[in-house]
Amino acid sequence: MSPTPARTSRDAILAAARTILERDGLDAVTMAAVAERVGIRPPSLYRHVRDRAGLLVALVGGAADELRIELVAAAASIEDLPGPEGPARRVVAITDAYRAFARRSPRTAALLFSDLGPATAAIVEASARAAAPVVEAAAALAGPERALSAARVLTAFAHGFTSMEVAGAFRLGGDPDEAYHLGVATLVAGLRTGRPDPAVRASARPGTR
Amino acid sequence: MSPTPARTSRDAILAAARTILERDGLDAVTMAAVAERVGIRPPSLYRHVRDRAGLLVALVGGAADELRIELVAAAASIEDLPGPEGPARRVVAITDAYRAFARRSPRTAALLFSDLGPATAAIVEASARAAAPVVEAAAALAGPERALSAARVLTAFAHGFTSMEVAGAFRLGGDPDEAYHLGVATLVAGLRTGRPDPAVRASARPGTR
DNA sequence: ACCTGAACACCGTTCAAGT
DNA sequence: ACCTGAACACCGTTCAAGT
Repeated sequence: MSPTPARTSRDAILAAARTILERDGLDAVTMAAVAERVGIRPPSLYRHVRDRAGLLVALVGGAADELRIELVAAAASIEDLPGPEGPARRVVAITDAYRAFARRSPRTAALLFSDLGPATAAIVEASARAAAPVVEAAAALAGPERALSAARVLTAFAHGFTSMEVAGAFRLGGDPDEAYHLGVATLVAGLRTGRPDPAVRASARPGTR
Repeated sequence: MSPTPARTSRDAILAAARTILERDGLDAVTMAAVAERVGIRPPSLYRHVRDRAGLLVALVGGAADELRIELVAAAASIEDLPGPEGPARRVVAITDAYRAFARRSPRTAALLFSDLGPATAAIVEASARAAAPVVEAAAALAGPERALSAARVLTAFAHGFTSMEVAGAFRLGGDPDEAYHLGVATLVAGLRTGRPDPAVRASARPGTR
């Protein structure tokens, strides 16, 4: 007759799901596996999450918030400097933090920009929150006009690189670290100084002002 | 008594799967849906592919080969020029071709560097084949020593950008085309001229010579 | 108020049986 | 030689029933 207290929590469920995701992959994140890990039966999960897709979206959303905090911390760890030096270092710190996150939670990171079906919108929203510090740093680096484009370029590189890394795409030898820092340094230097080489720009396809 | 001729083919199966993938997403690529589309029953599929994972791997592998052909064609469409101008334009042509492919087959492109379980190795191999023209062009642009890193940087950017685009990550307004070409132009200009800014490089974490 | 067993539809896969 | 129906294990999900 007495109302029974909850035997688990939404947070515990999300944590369990994330552990399974990182350890065994997305297919292993079944309702049965998650339920067992938190000590309840599968049907009870539906009291805490709408369905499996909702669970995954919440998982990725939580990870995005966690990432945002780490990116903000990385940006804050760089002292302000006069001239363009500060923003450049800040961007490097942010991209390094992104990569650190992706290496710690590779499968979660791979889901940050993935098509998870109809519920994808919520993930995109969470990712946008996480991208805020990137846009801020990009604005300081490349100027307010190019801030959005610069942030997209930096995010695309960091995300693309780490997701390739996670998929095991770098097996031809060489040093992935070197490639990552080459990319970041090239982008930071180019986005800072302003216009890229006009000859190259001219060969981009027309109609893209 | 007479041996019955095959009612379908592996190619037809892969094409059917790809159509469903692009139209309705990965979850919709069920054995039942593919079988129905080629006019057989689900169990018969197992005569042509090992299992669902094998089907997906073959699908992505075929797409990677198709992509490779388009990248080679894009590279060949740029005439040789003396000096660094030729390689730069070639790299732009290749990255444009990659983006065109990703826009035509967004969900397939998203799978090119994805973790599809134990069979992922085959996908990575196919992607490596597709990356060959990129490495070649990167070598001409950045020199043989930095060819591999430069190719990784360019591929990471192109893949990361298009996968974000596919996921609908660019909703803050602005022009994605502009951002894409800004990224490509920045990378091409920076990778061509050689060393990125030393001050920025110095802030990369140590031990990555 | 929260959890569960039972049940349903669906999916991937196997295999003996059909032609 | 290729295809199929029947069957199995598993999965996501619902819901009436339990405490």
